[in-house]
Amino acid sequence: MQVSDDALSRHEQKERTRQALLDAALELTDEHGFAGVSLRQVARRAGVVPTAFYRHFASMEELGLALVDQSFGTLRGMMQIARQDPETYADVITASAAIIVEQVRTHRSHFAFVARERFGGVPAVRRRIRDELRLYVTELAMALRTFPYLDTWNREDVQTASRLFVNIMVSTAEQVIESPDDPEVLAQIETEARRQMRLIVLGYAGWRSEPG
Amino acid sequence: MQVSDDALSRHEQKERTRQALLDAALELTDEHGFAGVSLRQVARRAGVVPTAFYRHFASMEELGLALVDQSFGTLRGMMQIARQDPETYADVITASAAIIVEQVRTHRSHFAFVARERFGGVPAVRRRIRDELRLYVTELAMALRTFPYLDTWNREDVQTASRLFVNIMVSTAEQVIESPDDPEVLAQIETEARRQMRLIVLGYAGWRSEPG
DNA sequence: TGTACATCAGTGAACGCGCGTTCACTGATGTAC
DNA sequence: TGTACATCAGTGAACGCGCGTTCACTGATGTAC
Repeated sequence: MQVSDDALSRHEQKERTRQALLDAALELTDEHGFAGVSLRQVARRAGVVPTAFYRHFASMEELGLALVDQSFGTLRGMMQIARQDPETYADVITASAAIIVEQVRTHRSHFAFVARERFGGVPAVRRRIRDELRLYVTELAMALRTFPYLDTWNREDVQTASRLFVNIMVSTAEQVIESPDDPEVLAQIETEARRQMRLIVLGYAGWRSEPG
Repeated sequence: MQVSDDALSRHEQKERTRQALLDAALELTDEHGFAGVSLRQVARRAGVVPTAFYRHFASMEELGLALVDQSFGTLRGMMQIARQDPETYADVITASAAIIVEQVRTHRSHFAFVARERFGGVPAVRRRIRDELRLYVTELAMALRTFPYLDTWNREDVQTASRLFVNIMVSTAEQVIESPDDPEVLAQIETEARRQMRLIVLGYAGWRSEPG
């Protein structure tokens, strides 16, 4: 450690470097995919010598798993925001679509990381993402069951609906990630997301009125 | 060239080696992601010296684009099979779900390549896949418009439906790819795909009966 | 508060390795006569 | 059909480079007294 701006404790400074490594890896993953990022590249961008990396992670794989955890923190934050927004209970579709597009826009790198590395080249990272996504679907299903209309559905139907919503969420995220940060394009993606969700809700209405 | 089993022309032998390189790259991509595969690994698995690679492709990127083209050949083959199967016109959902699961099972590596590299680390490959997928959605939309009931819908609605079907196709493919080749698991994935498609069709029915 | 020692985040040199790419080559296949 | 030459798919040595990992180190921060 050569410089400390102020009175940062050793612990604080270490945490700061750790986060710099994570941020550097996230940026580089955006450019080359996680499998294409080297330990030395990460260290270089974080402004640290390669060997310093080992003070924080045993390997790039371990850093990758930490990135998965951070990313799902953001995804859970999104669900939290939706649950706390009164709009959600008034018009769940419109509110959800807006929140998804806005959250993906502001946390683009985390969503991009999950979307990409879900099928990426590092097996351990891929596996962790799949496990977390499965958990996320179940958490969303539990949240959906608290809604006035949905609480009458059986467990399996809510789980299927939840899976479809997460699919739409992922594919919406993918579209936002691919697109330029242009209000008009984002508005169009949001409209499409609303359209898809409305279709599913209407589909369920039909499903429930006809047996099976 | 040191050995030729029989009377293969120089041209035939060259084509054979080219295909061996493509097959080797496809296998290795399954293991490490395309960005994580080296030219030397591909040559080694194809049973050829690294420098021979350049007789067939200028770079790994060029080979990657060739793999995209081969994979979309398989995807178009699937659409062709669906259109020629009378079952499709009797019960489009059941037939489609069965064809998708069967095709993904038998051409797993091509579907896996598209699913993975759609967000992979090689920009040129990623871009080509996205362009091809967009084209594929439009081709499917045109096919859908030939169906008795769907031919009354407007262009935009058919395009949205097509996008949703391709989403289901991709996510079904992803599930098959992730799963062991077990009849029971495949049957369950097929059921889920049918369920999702039925939901969309029912959703559209509701959509059309209510205005907007 | 001041001193003496322990801790430990970050350094820098060194290593062996697989990489992409170059180059001159070999020898079987193809072609012209 | 037979011969002489051209083509060109595949070879093998060599290169410089960035990689992950090891090791002994430095010197600021933290702690015990």
